[in-house]
Amino acid sequence: MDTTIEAIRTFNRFFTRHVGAMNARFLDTDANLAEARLLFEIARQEPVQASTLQADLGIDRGYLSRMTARFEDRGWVTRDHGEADARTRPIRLTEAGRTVFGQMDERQRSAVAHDLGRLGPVEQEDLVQALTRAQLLLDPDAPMSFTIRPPRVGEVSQVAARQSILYAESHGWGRALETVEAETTAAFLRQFNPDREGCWVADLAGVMAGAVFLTDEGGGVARLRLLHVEPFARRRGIGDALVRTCIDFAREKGYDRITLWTHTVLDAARRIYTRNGFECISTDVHHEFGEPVQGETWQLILNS
Amino acid sequence: MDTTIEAIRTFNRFFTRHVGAMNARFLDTDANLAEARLLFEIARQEPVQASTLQADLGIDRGYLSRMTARFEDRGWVTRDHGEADARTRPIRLTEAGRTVFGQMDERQRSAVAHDLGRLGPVEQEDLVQALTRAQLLLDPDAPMSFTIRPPRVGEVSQVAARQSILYAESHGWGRALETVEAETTAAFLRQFNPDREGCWVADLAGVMAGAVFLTDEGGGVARLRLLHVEPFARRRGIGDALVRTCIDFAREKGYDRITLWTHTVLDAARRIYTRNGFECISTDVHHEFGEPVQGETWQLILNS
DNA sequence: GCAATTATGTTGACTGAGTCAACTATATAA
DNA sequence: TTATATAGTTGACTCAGTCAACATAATTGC
Repeated sequence: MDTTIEAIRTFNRFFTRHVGAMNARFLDTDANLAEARLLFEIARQEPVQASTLQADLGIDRGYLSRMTARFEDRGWVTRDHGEADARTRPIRLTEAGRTVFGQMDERQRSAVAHDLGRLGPVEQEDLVQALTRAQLLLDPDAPMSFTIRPPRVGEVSQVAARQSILYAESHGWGRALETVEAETTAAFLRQFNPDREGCWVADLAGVMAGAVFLTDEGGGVARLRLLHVEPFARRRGIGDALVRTCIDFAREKGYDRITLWTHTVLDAARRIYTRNGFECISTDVHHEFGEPVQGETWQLILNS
Repeated sequence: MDTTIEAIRTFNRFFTRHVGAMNARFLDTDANLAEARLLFEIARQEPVQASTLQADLGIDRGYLSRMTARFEDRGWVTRDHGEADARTRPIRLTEAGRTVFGQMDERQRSAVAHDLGRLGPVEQEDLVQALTRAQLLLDPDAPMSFTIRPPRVGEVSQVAARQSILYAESHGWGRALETVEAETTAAFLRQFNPDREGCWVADLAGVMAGAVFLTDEGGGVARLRLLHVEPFARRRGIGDALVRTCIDFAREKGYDRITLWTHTVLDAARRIYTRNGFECISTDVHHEFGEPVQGETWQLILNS
């Protein structure tokens, strides 16, 4: 805990300086930081009223009013009077304002690009991943949308790694589970039949937020395996989307049914299966992972 | 590239607000943000001269002088006169200053702790990983030290994932390499003999910065495998430290020699092997990864 | 060895960022 | 219809932060 706090404080200090240096580079005499942020926010939300900006940027009402007035003087924005509510003064960019914003935006982009120039492609990707994950962890409700896509190179093994970590923590399964995960994903990679099988990754703003595998068990049976959703991506319907992708694929390929095996303790997963039409057909006890654990077999009949 | 820049700008905006909110929470009437940062920096570096602080914090000389004078008035610091250089005025904390700093530090810690409270253990760990990686990527010379340790749960598979990504990018080896990596690590986990084999991870401020495996080939021969160093951790001697760990282990266990197989294109790795006494004893061409690649077998005789 | 230059820190004078409270005007609730 | 809340504006103020001039000490070049 202490080292965790220390690491975060170190980063906070570092990043404060880093952002400060970058801002100094892109700002010029046209506008200061507060004005740049304001102009950016107006451009993003226009038409927008002052109270919204005030809340979003966390600045004083009076200060905001004056800045906006200054923008109006410079011919960057207009303030008319609200129709529904005559107290409000919806702010809009003028053409001149749009131009100024465009220039600022471009300078800021190139300041960031300059920073990135030093990094190779993998490192750039790593950086985006790291920052996006951090943001999702710090602000779970960040408005980011996800897509379902095939795995990129390395992501199948990453699933093994992440599942091991997540379940080692929550349920105390250690090396034994890690070994099984590694073998399962390795076998999938080796034996993968693209016509009948699939792996799908939920991509949340570029980072792997969850994944699922569907393998061919023969006899018209598909098996859904290794479903997981990252903690930082919960409550976004990613589990459901992954399971639905499997079901659609299995249906399209003409499977008769999908089976899956899960642990009884994994409540969230079980709810997803129930929501998507699966039914628990048997329970059994495994001893692979040290302590005995109760497992369940579920299935979904695909009467297409 | 464009989405990369956009992702980073989004994070910058987010984090600026986040830090702002947190600072507002821990600051009180005793001191403002600049003063808190200054006091922190003095506490960290004392005795320290003004010019150092000025460079580190990036603030104006005059402003700094005045703040320091204010600190002296409040009895937080003393300024004597430098011995070697009489122009300088080394700044030191007084007991009172140390107390004030301690309180501020504690409030800041608890502000961070409050933020972390929402997160589970895995998420906290993920957050530290993400932030530390980001920092290392943005500031490759960040003064952080590494240690060599056994892998944590999930890290063996993570090695497979990272190697696949790194080499897919740099040398165009895709799924084929990924499959081999996954199988190799899975087999290691299954057959691991702790008395004769090992996996070591380089831990740079808590994140995996590289790894290496040593397996028993029988007949007094150990094989060094899967050496890699993360791009964000280069130029810190991590590769050498990992290889040396292998050699020490092999020597201790009474192996006669260590062999390894590597690609001819992997220059950095080859230099590490050379530096640590390995010699290339044969070359051969493999066809596993699509295009033919030239490989080399190296060995180190352990005459203990 | 001395003048010119450079570095460290202080001080005066100033700007403008940001705050606070009072105020107008409109909308909503009782 | 009156009381209360909300949107935005304005006056008055503070103090964070900047800039240039200055005193003093060290370093460099001849």
